[in-house]
Amino acid sequence: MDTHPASSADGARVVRRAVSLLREVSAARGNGATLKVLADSAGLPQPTAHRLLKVLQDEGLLERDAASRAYRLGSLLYEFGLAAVPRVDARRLCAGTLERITRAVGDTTYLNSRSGNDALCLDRREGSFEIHALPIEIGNRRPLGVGAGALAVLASLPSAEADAVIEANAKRYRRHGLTAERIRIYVEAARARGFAITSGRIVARYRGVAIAVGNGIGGVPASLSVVAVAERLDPRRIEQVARILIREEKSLREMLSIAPDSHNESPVP
Amino acid sequence: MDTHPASSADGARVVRRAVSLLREVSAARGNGATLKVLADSAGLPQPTAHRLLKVLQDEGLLERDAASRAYRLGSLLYEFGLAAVPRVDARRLCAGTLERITRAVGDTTYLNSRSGNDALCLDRREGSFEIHALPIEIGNRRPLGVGAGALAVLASLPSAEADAVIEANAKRYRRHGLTAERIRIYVEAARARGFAITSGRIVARYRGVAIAVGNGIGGVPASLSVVAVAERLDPRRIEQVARILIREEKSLREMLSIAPDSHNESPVP
DNA sequence: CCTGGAATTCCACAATGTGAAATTCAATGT
DNA sequence: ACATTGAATTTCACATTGTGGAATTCCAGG
Repeated sequence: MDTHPASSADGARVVRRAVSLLREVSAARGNGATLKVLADSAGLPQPTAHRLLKVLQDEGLLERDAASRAYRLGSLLYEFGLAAVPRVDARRLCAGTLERITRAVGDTTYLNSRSGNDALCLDRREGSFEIHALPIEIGNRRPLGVGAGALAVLASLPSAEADAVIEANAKRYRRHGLTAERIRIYVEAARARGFAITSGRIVARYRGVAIAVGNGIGGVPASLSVVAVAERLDPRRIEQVARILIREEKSLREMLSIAPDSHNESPVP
Repeated sequence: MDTHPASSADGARVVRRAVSLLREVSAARGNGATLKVLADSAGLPQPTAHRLLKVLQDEGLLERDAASRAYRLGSLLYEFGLAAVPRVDARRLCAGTLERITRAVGDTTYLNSRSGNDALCLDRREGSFEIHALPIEIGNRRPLGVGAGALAVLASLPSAEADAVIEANAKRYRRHGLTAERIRIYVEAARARGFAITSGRIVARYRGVAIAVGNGIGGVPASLSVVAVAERLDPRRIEQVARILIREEKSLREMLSIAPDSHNESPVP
């Protein structure tokens, strides 16, 4: 009946489903995600999810906590990650920038990038001030738009694309007490302001300031952000932090436009 | 016909196949592997492999070099890798050891671990002497037994298990100009000697010395190895290097037995 | 222009994966 | 101790999904 299934949907449903489970597991914070949660966040019937998760576990892509029954990413994925050196290494390119921002503001700093409809935490520097209950770990994902860093990335996308992302993430926003509508408003605000801030209601008690990186790092949209307990980020301080971010983003952007991609094979004899 | 195919082979063939393709891609050196190669090293008919690879690429687990048509690990795997922090981080635990060995010998040093039937290069320190045509990169895999580091790991396994691995890898050894029989001899030699050395014929021009780490790191068999151009490793020098490795392995082993696993969640309020 | 090896597409067929329903298990409240 | 509830797991009859041999296209080298 419906002629247009989706995109290149040839013989591969299971694989797609399996990968989407991996994504869900990877999106789960802290101690992993339970079958139930994974099943319906991936939109799969429970038994199906169960079967697939079992295989993934058996293959080493996932591990399972004996006590909580929760799934987490497995060691094989870690190993693949070692081998999958990105053509342009955002982490390394931004290391200095992150360092400098952290020293300047004293709070925790993040490097985020876009991955599909998610924002991904690529790197982080802990500020001296931070209460050590850091909300976001390296490798964590959340829907684009949720949190300052993720919001800056979303706002940096071309309108049409941003809309598509928001559309696709609509359901997921609920879980964070948000709606697509609200996100659209935030995006507008961030665009108008030139940088993104969060109310401190998304991740309770915390507030963030973030700026998008030029037009991305190696073509991938990205952002730099600073997060602190809400009290530490009153309007005055937000301005200060924003100024620092703007400055650092500018010099990073210049650096990126000069830096040749981080070739591994240098043609030098 | 045969009633029970293999192990827990419930509804999952495709996923298993897909994963084994990922493994093959990850095993491929340098600039990736071509469809043909992947298809038959994974034991799949070409069209099937093609179809699966296409999906994996589409999902971001693989990338494809436009020119050479070769597949390589994709950015999503890198991202998963960031999130998949291992419960006990061998790389970090051995950083000091590796550093010290490299300073002491001046040649390139490797940390290897077992991953299934493969040896995996977990980390590496470049020695001052090294001609910069390093054969093995972080994340690379080769069959257990091929190369000094991989041989030490293999030799450290219980006999029965080592035999099983050798058996399973038999076909793959061919590609390195080796045979299961020869590997068995090497393993015996390594066990007798207490450390592993390679003839310099496996990776031409290079020779290696390696020692297994106690009974592994966090339960995973591992080894420390030193690789240099063959001329630099005459018998006398091999002895010197071995002595250093033995010493460092011992202190590493002691350190590991004290060090609590790197818990992330401390139960402190 | 041909030729051989690789990549890609086709498509008839059935094995593989599916998911509703039933069952077991574990935690929690009474 | 005994229900009660919600999650995890197993089962199984069914058809959708994935299969792979064969045919086709695409290139690179001669």
